[in-house]
This record gives sequence, structure tokens and C-alpha cells, in this order.
Amino acid sequence: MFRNLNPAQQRAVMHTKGPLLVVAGAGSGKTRVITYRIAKLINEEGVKPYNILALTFTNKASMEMKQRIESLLGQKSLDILVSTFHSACLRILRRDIEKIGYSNRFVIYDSLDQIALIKHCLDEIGSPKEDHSVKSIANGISLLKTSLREPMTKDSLEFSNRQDDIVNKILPIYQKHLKNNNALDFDDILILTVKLLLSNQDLLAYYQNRFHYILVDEYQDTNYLQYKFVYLLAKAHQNICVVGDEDQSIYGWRGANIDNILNFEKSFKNALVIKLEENYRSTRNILDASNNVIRKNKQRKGKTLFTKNKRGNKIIYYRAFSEIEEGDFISRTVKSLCEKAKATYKDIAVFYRTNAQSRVIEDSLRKSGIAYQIIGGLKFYDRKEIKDIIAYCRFVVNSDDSISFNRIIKTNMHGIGKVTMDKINNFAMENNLSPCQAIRKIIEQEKFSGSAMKKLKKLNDLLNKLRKFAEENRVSEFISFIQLETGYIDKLLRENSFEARNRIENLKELVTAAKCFDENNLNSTVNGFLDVTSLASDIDDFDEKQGAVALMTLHSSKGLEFPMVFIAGMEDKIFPHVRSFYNEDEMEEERRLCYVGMTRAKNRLFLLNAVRRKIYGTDQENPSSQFLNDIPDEFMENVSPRKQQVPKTWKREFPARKGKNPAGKKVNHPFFGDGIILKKEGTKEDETLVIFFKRAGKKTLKTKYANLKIL
DNA sequence: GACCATTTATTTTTT
DNA sequence: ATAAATGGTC
Repeated sequence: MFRNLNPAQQRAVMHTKGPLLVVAGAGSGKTRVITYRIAKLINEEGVKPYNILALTFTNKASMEMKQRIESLLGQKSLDILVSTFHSACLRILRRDIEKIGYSNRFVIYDSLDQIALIKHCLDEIGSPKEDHSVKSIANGISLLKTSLREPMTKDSLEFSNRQDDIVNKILPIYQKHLKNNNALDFDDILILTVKLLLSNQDLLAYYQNRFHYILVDEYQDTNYLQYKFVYLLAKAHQNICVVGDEDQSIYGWRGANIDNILNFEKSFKNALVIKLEENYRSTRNILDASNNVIRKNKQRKGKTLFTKNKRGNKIIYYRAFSEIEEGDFISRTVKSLCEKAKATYKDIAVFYRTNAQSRVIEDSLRKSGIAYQIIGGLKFYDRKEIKDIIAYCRFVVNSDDSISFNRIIKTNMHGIGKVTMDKINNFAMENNLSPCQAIRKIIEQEKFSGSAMKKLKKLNDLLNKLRKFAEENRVSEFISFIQLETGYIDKLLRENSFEARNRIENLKELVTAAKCFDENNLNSTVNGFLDVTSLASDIDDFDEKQGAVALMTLHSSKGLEFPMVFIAGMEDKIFPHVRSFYNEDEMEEERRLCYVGMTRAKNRLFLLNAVRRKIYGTDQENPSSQFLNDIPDEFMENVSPRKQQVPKTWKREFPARKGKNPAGKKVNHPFFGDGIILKKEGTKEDETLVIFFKRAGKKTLKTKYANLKIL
């Protein structure tokens, strides 16, 4: 059975007892090792499938793993729990969250709900919103929560009491509101699970005993909480196998902790480390070029992949004049690949650094009549119309959920506006009531004047009607009922625009998804459906069987492979992204991202960029990506229209004139916009400028990198 | 409360 | 360029 494994893979499969770290390079047969190892546990060691837990990050990865295991083991495999971290934790919480003082009817707030809640918090403390970007606060909150260490052992979540920054100030208020709304954000799902296990030894023992063998995929992307969760479960039996590759860690900005994999041997004593360094995916040219790129990083355990595959074609480098021409090159090449290299659309993928880049490429593909499929971007469950309907669902399940209630009001279908809404919210806050209780009270006491009262009563009746219907019908029927009964569909029909019709299609799709859920779950509940929708993402249903070129960000490409890959926008400031230039760790992460992108390609790789490109409406000229400089000529062929000089370093459009004080000069920065120089510090290489930007405020920048234009 | 004009902020985002 | 959020008027 294990003949078709190489020696390293065999060792990984055979080591079934005790901690094991498999450092699996790109395309080194990682999935094969995982599935064979599970097969060995069950077929040869007599381990019950029920005692095995396999953790992944995405639903797609877990579905794929399920399929691979099933094709190897058949029926037996169905009892293995193959799940994402979040859905595994969610199961645990739904069962036992009451043990730590929460109701198990909690709802899950996604990133958009989180933003709405943070805005509410900012209002509450009277902090002017323009001082801070809500998104960056959300990011800060998540980073703080996922790296949280001590508070989990305490009774309440206590966070750093430093009041000097907005994140620390907002966090306790934010947590208070989550609790009041009986809602958890994504991070809470992990935090509270760990907290639950820490505070209930019996429960912990139960799960330790249940999951005697644990396997974690993409271990390099775990954050502190996920590490803690795995550590707790595996602590007793130590049968923990993690698979990962530090060179493919690209979610550091979301709190993924690369140290988890770098320090695995410290966390689990006597761990065996096996490196899988033979690549079965890419041609030698592609692999060698990728190795040259990743070699520059310092934060590595260090490994060099090799392959017995043939050398293959050289990587193609094309420097276009504009982003439009870059797109046209892709279209042209896709066509010729399909004609000459007998490729089909589904063999081809285009990666880019930011979602905004996809539009130009789409335009070009569409013009050329090439079918394409975009992965990522606006998620299905993030669409306005979907969120609106889901808000009704949530509120029916959990009437403490003020975010959903606010959303229902904002659908503008109940004739209740900002004034009435504020009154309700204030009344609720003053009397410490949930919005639902507040309405009931207001109606009882006839608190408002005629028309507002009437509308409120009507809304209350509607909500009661929905509640009743939900109890007596299946989820899909309920979703359909909401769409009709609230007048949501009617309103869209009346609009009669292209956009409205599109929204109606999406709402139908939602009903279909619910039907699917009903069919798969005999006792389907609204709450169960909400859990699925909360944890769903778009890459989950990416189907490579469709005959279409796949377009996605480099981040989304992780874990996938394609015979032919284009990476567009390989320019400094685009990729590596401008925000990484001031931080070495972030620059290393960009480099890993480049490595991930390149190693997706099996046969052909095309690296593209443009001399000029329109960004946010203005033209920008960027030198080609510094990562390209690390690919030796022997692996890459330049087919650009004209030999073009590729500046090795950034153009210094603002040379520091000797002795002259630049203070007071007006300058323009490509990212921060217009500003005025306040003062100069340091000299030569270390020279920095303190600049006040109209939009971005005071910034300190290195002259060398800032790429300023004098105005 | 609806509508239009103005302002603002735009990395990546497995869950 | 562009979409979303905010602000002002009717």
C-alpha cells in the first residue's frame, strides 16, 4: 500500500505515535501523506475513525480532505471528524457554552457586523469617527484578541488596560456589546472554546479522550488561539501531527503566528521532524526560480526543494506599457496556449496582489471572448440583500441582536427612520433592554406619537409572525417567507433595474442554499443554517471543472495548482505591496506570497508588469518588482516589446539637497497624497522626513523610499 | 423619510 | 475611478 511513497513520506506515514511535524514544501505530496497516515491508523493500528480529528482552515480544504480519505477508506472514513477550526469549535460551544455563562442561542457576527458594532462603540464614547479607520480598529481588535494569553483563564475577558490607543479603549466596550447582543465574533469562537476547555477539566478530558489522534493542516497559518486549542487537546496523548511550511505563511497580518511552526519542537517534546523536499508539481525551471526567490528570507527553518521533473519551458517575463496592455497580453497568450499547447481554460489561472487589479484583466478577457471565473472579491453572504434577509433570521433566533435589528430597520421598509430608531435605541440603553424588549415596552406604554407608534406596532406584528412561522416550517420555507412577507422582493421588483434583478437572483440562490441545507439535515434549524452561512466563504465552491480561466488574489491561490499561471502586476509598490516597504517582516511575508504564487504553476509561468498603471485614478510609474531581480536569467526569458531599462532601485525624485532645509516644501506621496514637509532628520541613507499629509496626518518617512514628488 | 450632492478612503481576508 | 458613507434639503 505504501510503495508509491518516497522514503520521507513513508517515515511520516509510519510515525503514528507521538508528536510529528511534517515540513511539507510546495507540491511535495502533503495530502497524500495525510490521507495515507489516516489509512494506516485505521487499517493497521486499529484506531477507531471516531477518535480521529483533522483540522483545516477552509471548508474547501476540509471537503477535499474528506473526499480523499473516503476514496481511500470508503465508508469507514465517515466517522472521522474532518473540520475547520472554527466549525469544530462552534460544535463544542453549541453543546456546552452555557457552562461559561453564555446562551447557546448566540449568533455569529461576521466582519461586516463587527464593523457596524465598532461604529456603534465609537458613537458611544463620542469619539470622532474621522480620527480612526474603523477597519483598522477591527483589525487591531482581532490581532489583540487572537494573541490574547492570560485573560482566558480569568472569569471575564480582561484586556490590556492601556488607555493610550483607541483599540484598547474600544475593546472592553466592544466585548460588552457582543455579550449583551448574545453574539460572538470569529475570534470569540476560538477564545471561548479555549476558555471553556480550560475551565472545565471534565469536558477537556472528554475531548482529549475522544480525539486521540489529531492532525492539523497548514499549521504555519495557525494563530495563538488555534495553537492553544490543539495543544490542550493533544496534551494528554501527544498524538499530534501537524503539516505545514513556513515558506507559505502568508497570513501573519491576520495574527497567524509563524513561531507556532518554527517552535513546534519546543511545544511538543521529542517531536519528530520530517522534511518533504521532493516536489512533484512543477518543472525544474519553475521550482529553481522559486527557490531563488524564497532563499532571501531570514525567518526559515531552511530547506531546498528539488524535483525529478523535466526542466520545461523558461518562465516568461513581459513588461507591458500599461495595465491594459498587460491584460491584453494575458488574453493573447491564453488564446495561443489553447491553440498551440492544447490547453483548456480550466488549466489556466491569473493571480494578482489586490482585488482592484482584476477589473482590467476581466475587461480584456471578456473582450476576447474568454470565459473566466473570479474567486473571492465580494462574498455571496456579504451582499447587501443576503445580509438583510439573514438579519431577519438572526433576529428571530436571538432577539438580543441589536446589530441585526438595526439592519432590519435600515432596510427602509418599515417607515421607521433615524429619529425613531435613535429613540428606540436610547430607550433601550437607558432601561438596559434589548431592542426587542424595548419595542414591546414602548408599545405597551404607548410611548410614541401616532404614526411612529402605528409603524412600530406593524413591525412588531411582522416579527411575531416571522417567529411563529419559523417554528412551524423548514428553513428554506422560512427564508422564502421572509423575502415575501417583508415586501423585500416586491420592492426590488418595483425598482425593475438590472441591479435589482441581480439581487432577486441572489435571493433565490439563498433559498436554494437553504433547501440544500434542509435536505442534508433532517432536523434543520434556523440556527444551524446561520452557522453554516456564517462560516462559509467563496473559495469553498470554486469548481475547477468549469471551463473557465480562474482569476484570484495570490492569497486565495494557496493550496491550489494549475498547469499554467500568470502573475500580473509584478511591480514594486503593487507587489511587494507599498505597505510592506517599511517593515522587514512584512516584506518577508510578501516574498513568501510570491513563492506561493510561483509554486502553484505546474508547467508554464508568466510574470507580468506594466511601466505605467492607473491607480485610484492617477497614473503611477513603478519599477519592476524586486522579486524579479532574484530570478536568474537562466530560468527566465524576457519577451517584452522593447528592451526596457529596469531600475534596480527606487527613483529618487526628491534628492536631499546638501545642507538645504526642505521644511515647508509641498510634496506629493503616491499613497498618502499631498502634504507639507515639517522637518528633516538624520543624514544620507538614514535621512527621514516628517511630513504632514492632508489626508493621512503626520507621517515619518525615509527619504530613500518615500518616492516623493515636489509640487 | 427620501433624495441628491459632497466627501472620503480605498491590501491581502481561510473563519 | 469608484463605491460607500455622510450631510443637507425638501
